[in-house]
Amino acid sequence: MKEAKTQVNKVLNKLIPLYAHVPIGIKYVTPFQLVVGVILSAQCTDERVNQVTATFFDDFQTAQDFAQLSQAKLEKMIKPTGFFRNKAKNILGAANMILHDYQGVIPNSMKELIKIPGFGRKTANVILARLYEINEGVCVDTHVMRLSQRLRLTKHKDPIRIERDLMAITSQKHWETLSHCLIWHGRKVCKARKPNCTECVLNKICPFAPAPFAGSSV
DNA sequence: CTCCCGATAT
DNA sequence: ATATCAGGAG
Repeated sequence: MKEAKTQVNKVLNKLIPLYAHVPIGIKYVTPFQLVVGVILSAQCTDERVNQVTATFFDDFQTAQDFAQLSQAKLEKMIKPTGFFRNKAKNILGAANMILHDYQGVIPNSMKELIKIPGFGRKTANVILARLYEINEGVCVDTHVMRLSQRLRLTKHKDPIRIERDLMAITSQKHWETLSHCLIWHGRKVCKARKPNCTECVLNKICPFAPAPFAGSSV
């Protein structure tokens, strides 16, 4: 716990200068387009999500716009992002629920957001932080999970416990920054398959870094 | 735990 | 061939 706090402070000091001013990867204009982008981003790169959404975001902007689509047509539109049946069903379900239960306004609490089909804590955290500047938790995606384990910010493997650990060792104002930085660093440097420890600014404090670096020799 | 799933890197 | 990508539901 104490060690993890010290560690996460070092991590933030190193990563904030690199990534704090980098915008989020998912491109969107309207609030519901962010909802669509986040749903599509499950197990799919932001790059591909943007490539796909660019083909129809001009024509579809609000929950009302998307609610008018048929399941089949929406599936075709989003197919390259994978899981296209589930994602299409979730987008239509979300559009209809927001339209009918929330008067077209996306809810601003975790409690309400996770009632929406396809919304777990990670998705809800992104929506809350981006649309309302509310931080009820830390976004834990595949990158945050991997880097948290490599840097020993947690000893757990499941997203819920990892989120709880990250919330415990950082102040709330840093929650969004932490996940944002870990995600970008995970993409660019601390990659799942071939981590570039040689050029990593964390290699001296990272237990996962191989022999030449300080991390592994502790 | 398994399943959903296409596209890319290794 | 296999692992991976801003996950969530059953």
